[in-house]
Amino acid sequence: MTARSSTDPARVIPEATVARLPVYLRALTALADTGIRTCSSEDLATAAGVNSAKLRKDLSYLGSYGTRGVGYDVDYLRYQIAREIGVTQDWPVVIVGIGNLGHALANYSGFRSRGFRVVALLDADPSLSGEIVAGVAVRPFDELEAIVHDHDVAIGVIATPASAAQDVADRMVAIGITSILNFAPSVLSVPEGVDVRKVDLSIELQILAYHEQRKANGAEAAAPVAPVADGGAA
Amino acid sequence: MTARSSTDPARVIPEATVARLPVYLRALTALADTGIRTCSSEDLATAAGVNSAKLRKDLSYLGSYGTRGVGYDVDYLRYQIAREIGVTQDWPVVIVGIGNLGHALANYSGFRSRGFRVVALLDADPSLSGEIVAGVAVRPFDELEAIVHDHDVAIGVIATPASAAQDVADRMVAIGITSILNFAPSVLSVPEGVDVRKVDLSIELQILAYHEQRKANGAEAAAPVAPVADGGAA
DNA sequence: ACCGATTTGTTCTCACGTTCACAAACTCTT
DNA sequence: AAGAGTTTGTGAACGTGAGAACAAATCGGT
Repeated sequence: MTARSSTDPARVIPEATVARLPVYLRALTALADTGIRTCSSEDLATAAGVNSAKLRKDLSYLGSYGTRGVGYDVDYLRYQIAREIGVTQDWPVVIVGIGNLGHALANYSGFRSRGFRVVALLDADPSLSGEIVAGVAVRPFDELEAIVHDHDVAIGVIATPASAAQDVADRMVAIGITSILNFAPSVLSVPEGVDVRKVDLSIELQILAYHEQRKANGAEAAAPVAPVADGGAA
Repeated sequence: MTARSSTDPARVIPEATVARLPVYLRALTALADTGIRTCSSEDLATAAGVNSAKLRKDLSYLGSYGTRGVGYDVDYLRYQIAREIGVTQDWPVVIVGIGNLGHALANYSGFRSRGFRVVALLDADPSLSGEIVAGVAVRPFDELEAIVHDHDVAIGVIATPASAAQDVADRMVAIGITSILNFAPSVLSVPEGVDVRKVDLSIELQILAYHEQRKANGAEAAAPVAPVADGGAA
């Protein structure tokens, strides 16, 4: 018997699949909200914007939660995915850097509704201390250790300027935070065992610009006129 | 002679490479700012947080811009990457949805400094019209078409609630926008030829939560006490 | 002009992720 | 109870990406 139970920690879920589970979870919630109790892999795949074979394979890593000939029970599958991701429990989170982006993050309702609780907002600028953002008071960065210790925080969000990001990360790691979501446009170096995910607004736009430029160039090249001069002449 | 010149539109750059080019660009800019004129692939790879072999392979897709035995000229390589991505030109951008996140995006200096110019802020809520955010007036959503036409906008940013996102996207596509950066937590369906990139804050946190949970479970399983009760009993 | 040191560009191999295709398993009708 | 129709779960083929390793090219010293 080599079947892996869903509580077997040795069972490995591919990273690409993990990244899609939250999408499935959201799609299932949307289906449940419209009163749908059962759905096929095709239905769910459409709602999640993926191929149904990929969806089935992804779900198969979690276990066998569907019924052949029928499909998936929406609520049951939703619970299983939520449990797998870990959003059935509450995750305390600290946000460091309360500028424009920090404000937006603190106010973002999508966190709270998915099991993430913002327990503190921190900023190095003392003039911000005491300000209330989304019902939480901004506190000095120095209080990070006490807060992380008190609330058993494992996840930190960095929304500072790039220049401060590494220092903040170092401090977080030293205090015991093991997962960091980094919005600052800088490469963080952290020790083994600490997970970092990066969200970089301008990189996303640059990727779009690249493809946009290619579309334009392609159209240009396809047009019968104006062969593009090579840079060599300039 | 099958060599592909850098202006050959048929030359294909892998998507994974495209996504890293902006990181290299940023790292090069940082190096240039510290007065460094030349760097090896090892130096740049370290600054960008990647493996040097991967970096060299990525750069090789653009052309042969290094010198063996020496390395890369920082300014020259920076220009070549910027040109490849398309950030040597100016990209007009519209932002739709001026809530907390829209404000943060409008104020984000990283856009402007990388060739993206916010030409308009739009919101369906008429009570926001006329408000000035980051030096740009908020205008009614209806003016999208005129603005896109006037400024030749190809890239749109959606920062609305999920419920409005698909409608906004449809409208953008109808008007001629071909690249969309979507911050709303919803799956957009768009026709062939339109690029969509998604930034989803809560998905990133959920991915971290998954790994965090696994770390905790692993530690628990390793500990000699407390076998985890299966959900079946609950 | 040659030799050793250095570093790029590229080839080869392996791992990962996606998609197809189908057998297994379930429901419903007769 | 059996067969037709569905739909899942998975094995196999394919494509893409990562990393190691090395040949080609350049520089500096003698």
